[in-house]
Amino acid sequence: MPILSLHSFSRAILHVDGDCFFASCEVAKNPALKGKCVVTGKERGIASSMSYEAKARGVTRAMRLSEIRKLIPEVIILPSDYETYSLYSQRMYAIVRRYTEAIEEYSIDECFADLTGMRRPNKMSYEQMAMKIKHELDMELGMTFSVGLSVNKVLAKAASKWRKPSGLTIIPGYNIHLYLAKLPVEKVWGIGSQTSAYIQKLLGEARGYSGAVTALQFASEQPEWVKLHFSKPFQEIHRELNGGFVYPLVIGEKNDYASISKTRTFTPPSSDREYVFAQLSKNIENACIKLRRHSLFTKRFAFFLKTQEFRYAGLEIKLSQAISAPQEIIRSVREKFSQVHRPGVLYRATGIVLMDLDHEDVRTADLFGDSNRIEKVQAVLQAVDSIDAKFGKHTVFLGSSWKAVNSQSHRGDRGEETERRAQLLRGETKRQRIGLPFLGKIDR
DNA sequence: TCTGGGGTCCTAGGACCC
DNA sequence: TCTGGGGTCCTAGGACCC
Repeated sequence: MPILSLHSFSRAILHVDGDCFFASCEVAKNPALKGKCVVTGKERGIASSMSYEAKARGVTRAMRLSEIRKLIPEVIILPSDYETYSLYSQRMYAIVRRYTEAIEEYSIDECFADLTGMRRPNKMSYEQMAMKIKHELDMELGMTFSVGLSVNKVLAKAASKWRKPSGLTIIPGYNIHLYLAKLPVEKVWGIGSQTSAYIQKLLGEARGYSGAVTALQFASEQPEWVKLHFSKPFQEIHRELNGGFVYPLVIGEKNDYASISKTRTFTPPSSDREYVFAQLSKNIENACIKLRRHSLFTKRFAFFLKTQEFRYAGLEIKLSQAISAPQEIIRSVREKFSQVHRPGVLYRATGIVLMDLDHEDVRTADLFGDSNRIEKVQAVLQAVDSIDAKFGKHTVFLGSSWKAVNSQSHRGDRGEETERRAQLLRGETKRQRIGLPFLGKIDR
């Protein structure tokens, strides 16, 4: 099936992608870092983002920091600073919004914009808009962006990825096939390793293709054939590769969640029941902080333990009433914990997933005169949140998390004293921690 | 890449009901 | 109650993305 479109832009969809965004934000914030090997992710012990200088010297995503230090002794490793990144993110959205209100805030470093119909109001062509947006982003934010313009999201995404960093790629409808012919199918947004292996196998058998299958070869198959072999998401991708418009932009701020989860790996792995439970308890607390920040309540949640062999064991718990207090979750998890935890097994991580999230106003009224106590708990939690806001995250924590929180101060590859000195040099102060062991007493 | 953390959507299959 | 057919809801797990 030939890909042919008479129009250059049946729709004009723009995709904007910040180049190594976190590292670039750090450089924009502190220009003295310009031209240096900058890596973020210090608090995780692995690289989250790295400047192109660091990339050129062999740093890759998720590389261990100890390894990076060996590779580049003068490397600058910084902790992630999400407040700053989201500030730059907001400025990125604002610049694109000068040209259209139809913006999808896809992630902290990416957005889509629908420019369709904006040539007249903006008094310029789509190509000019893309150029001007890129220029303003680069100039005003002090970092570079890669920009793609095409007829839908899948192709706009392919376009922005085409040339990096600081690329501007425009794929009008009549040129789609030229790009897809040079694009390996696994590079298409939404086609991962499993599906590309499957496509490889199918097309190898049906068409006798050898070597890497291109996006064009997949796109050229008949829709009926695709329908026969693939699930809905891939039928949709197939249509977009052929220039169709399937995925509308999700306009506006992303605010609601279907689920909230917190997982943390701890080293070394442990079989100590109380310690593992404390890790889980800490995750539950953190998940609930996020829950409350968004004024949400949960009616269903699942906890799990991950063994040293990367096996998962977990349990789901359903509630009759939506809650947001960690103690209540911790209490019901404690009841079921021994059904999941096996003595002698080494665990490396714990996690909690909160589901069926509701907003406060949707919550059903409390009919059983429990409201007094619930209000008191709410008041305590509000106080906890404001203490955290003042003194830093997790200043206050539940007694059940003590073993986990306590172990944090022994972490790190440097001695405690050198770490403290380094913190003072960076102008940081050690957080004060206040345990509240009695917050967990709830009987219902 | 011996493997960090936070999300979303889709599908198949079972339970349950009429 | 042998049987049939259809609809809905829920759950587990897979796949993918940043």
